[in-house]
Amino acid sequence: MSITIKKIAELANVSRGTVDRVIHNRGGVNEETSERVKAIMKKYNYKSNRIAQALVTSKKRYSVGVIINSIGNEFFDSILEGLVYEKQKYNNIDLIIKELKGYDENDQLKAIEEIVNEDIQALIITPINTENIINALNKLDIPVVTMNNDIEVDKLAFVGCDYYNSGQLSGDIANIALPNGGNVAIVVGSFNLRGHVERINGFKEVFKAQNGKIKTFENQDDDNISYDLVKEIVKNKKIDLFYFAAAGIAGGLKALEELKSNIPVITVDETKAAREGLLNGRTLATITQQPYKQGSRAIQIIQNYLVYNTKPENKENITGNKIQLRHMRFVVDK
Amino acid sequence: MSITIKKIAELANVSRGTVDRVIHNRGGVNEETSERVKAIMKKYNYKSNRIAQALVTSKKRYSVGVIINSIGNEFFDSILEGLVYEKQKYNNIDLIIKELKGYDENDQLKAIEEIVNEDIQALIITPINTENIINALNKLDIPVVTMNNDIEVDKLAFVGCDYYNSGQLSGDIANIALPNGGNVAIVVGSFNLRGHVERINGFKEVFKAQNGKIKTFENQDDDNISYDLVKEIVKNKKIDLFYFAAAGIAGGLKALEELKSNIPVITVDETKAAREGLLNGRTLATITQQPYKQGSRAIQIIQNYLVYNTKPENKENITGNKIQLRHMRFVVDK
DNA sequence: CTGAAAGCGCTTACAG
DNA sequence: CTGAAAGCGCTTACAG
Repeated sequence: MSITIKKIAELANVSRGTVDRVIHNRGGVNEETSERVKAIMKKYNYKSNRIAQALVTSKKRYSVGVIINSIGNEFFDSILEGLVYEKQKYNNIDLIIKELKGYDENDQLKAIEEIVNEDIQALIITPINTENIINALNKLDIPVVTMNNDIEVDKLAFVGCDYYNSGQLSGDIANIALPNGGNVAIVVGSFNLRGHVERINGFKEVFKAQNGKIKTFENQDDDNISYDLVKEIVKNKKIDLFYFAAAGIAGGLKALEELKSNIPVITVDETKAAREGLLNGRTLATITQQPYKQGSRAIQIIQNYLVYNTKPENKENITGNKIQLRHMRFVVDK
Repeated sequence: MSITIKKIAELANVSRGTVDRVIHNRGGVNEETSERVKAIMKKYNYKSNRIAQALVTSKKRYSVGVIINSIGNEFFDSILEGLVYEKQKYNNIDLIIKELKGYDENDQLKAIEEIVNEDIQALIITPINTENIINALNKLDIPVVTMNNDIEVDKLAFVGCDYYNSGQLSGDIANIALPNGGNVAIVVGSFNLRGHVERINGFKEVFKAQNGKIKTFENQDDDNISYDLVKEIVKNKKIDLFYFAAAGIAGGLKALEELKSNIPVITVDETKAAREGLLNGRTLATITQQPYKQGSRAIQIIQNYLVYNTKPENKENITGNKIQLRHMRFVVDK
């Protein structure tokens, strides 16, 4: 039970309104008065009562913009679910969601411009890492949360996974499957995407290939390319394990299926293709990043900021990597 | 925004006090009046405002008893942490904790008797599965939450893990490590403990031994017995993998260490021994059950019941099994 | 069996 | 720059 505003007001010989003004830096308070109030708050270690605060502020409404590159990318479904579920818990947040397809800089710039005109009080975005995007975001005067992908920008917080560790964990699984080493083919979307490269590096740090080799390939996150690529690889090289470290898993698995290959596979995330691979026994494990939690955490952070004016403890909010095996119950981590 | 008590009172032509009496079945309300109020509540789908409720009730204090067989069993540390952390979040709950050593029925009966005299409003217990305990618990007139171990008793809820699934997941790992099958030794504490047997059964369902065999042993959850047992097993049998499905992991690993054996191991939980095994590379994986969450969830359930008179959605509250690998960041799931 | 009033700890206009 | 009052949606005595 911390001291209350009422008590502080008495001690400082001012009204509760004035204390409130000081606490929230609403301005228009005489410097001396302000100092006096602050001193008392400090002395008695004032902590606002969130419940009382919530009771009166819960009728305020906030608009939060969301820009997310989710069209045609099943992975983002869970993130969106997390966003929507969490916002309805507070019932004072309206979401204005702009879904984009692919990673076109101009599309995203346009989306930012448009969404800002909708009178939003905060922005959640899966940003593309370019100068123009960084500049556009830095110009905003509302809090920004980067989600799933981080860039160097002024922000309230980042919510996403540790890609390097995801790669390490795949390396652990590979070590279990191939205790004597072997040849591994890693397939990612693009060597230009930070997350993809980090997964490769994490894997390489951990997996002991011994006399084998680790080879890396790009499939542009595209199932058709992935399909052709895998057929090509299997035809030309002796591969002991595939690590699909990004999208295009359905295509890759289909190729192996058709080749009647029994090369084991490690995948990422929990898309339909990744689940099927696990359940039919071809995939050893899939490393997931709790996307639902990324969405819900982003909303939490913004809610805390808008309603209680509180920043998250850490700017970096990392969702844990989780190993899914064949008999894992698929339960969403809320 | 649901209808408020004030509004209901107006519509029913009664005072807010009377509405409150009806809502909480406090009694002393004329039958007709009560029906009238209930009808209106139903018609307008009244949902109490938790925030307002919390503001006024947050000064009430509750005592919650905890009986837990934690002495000398490191596994329970996390459960206790979860209990303590969660209760301090609400700051209206006092915990009265009785820690016991081992699974002696009379000790637990005595603890129940004693703790009830402390004027507690709810009880959390890791119960032993005997008739006398069941009777003693059924006689209580306060809500009971069984934690970590479930028994057939009147209760508000059970919080714990799915042991069978834990065994299945170990089977998945074993299948990755031994794709051609092999001989597996499973060591548990006792064939009389439900959880231990379920883990064995889950493993057996999933692991394809092929020409190998699965053999099971008891170590009484004791490190010394475990140590001798493992030495004995390795001396007499060709074993391709050990699955330590309960306590006594430190003893078992020490034996393998001394034998300079390189037989791989799967363990359970996140004790010091389990972590060390993972980090030094002998253990392939340890299957954990989120004990911290078991503790915190138990408190949540009781808090919701005592403060808001709300029962949990499900009586069975299962914490997910989680695979920890060598490079897993050890992060507590709160 | 029932009502009127006070209060939980805040914030929000309004008035000066 | 500051204060007095009302109100958020509940619960809690108290009085009858």
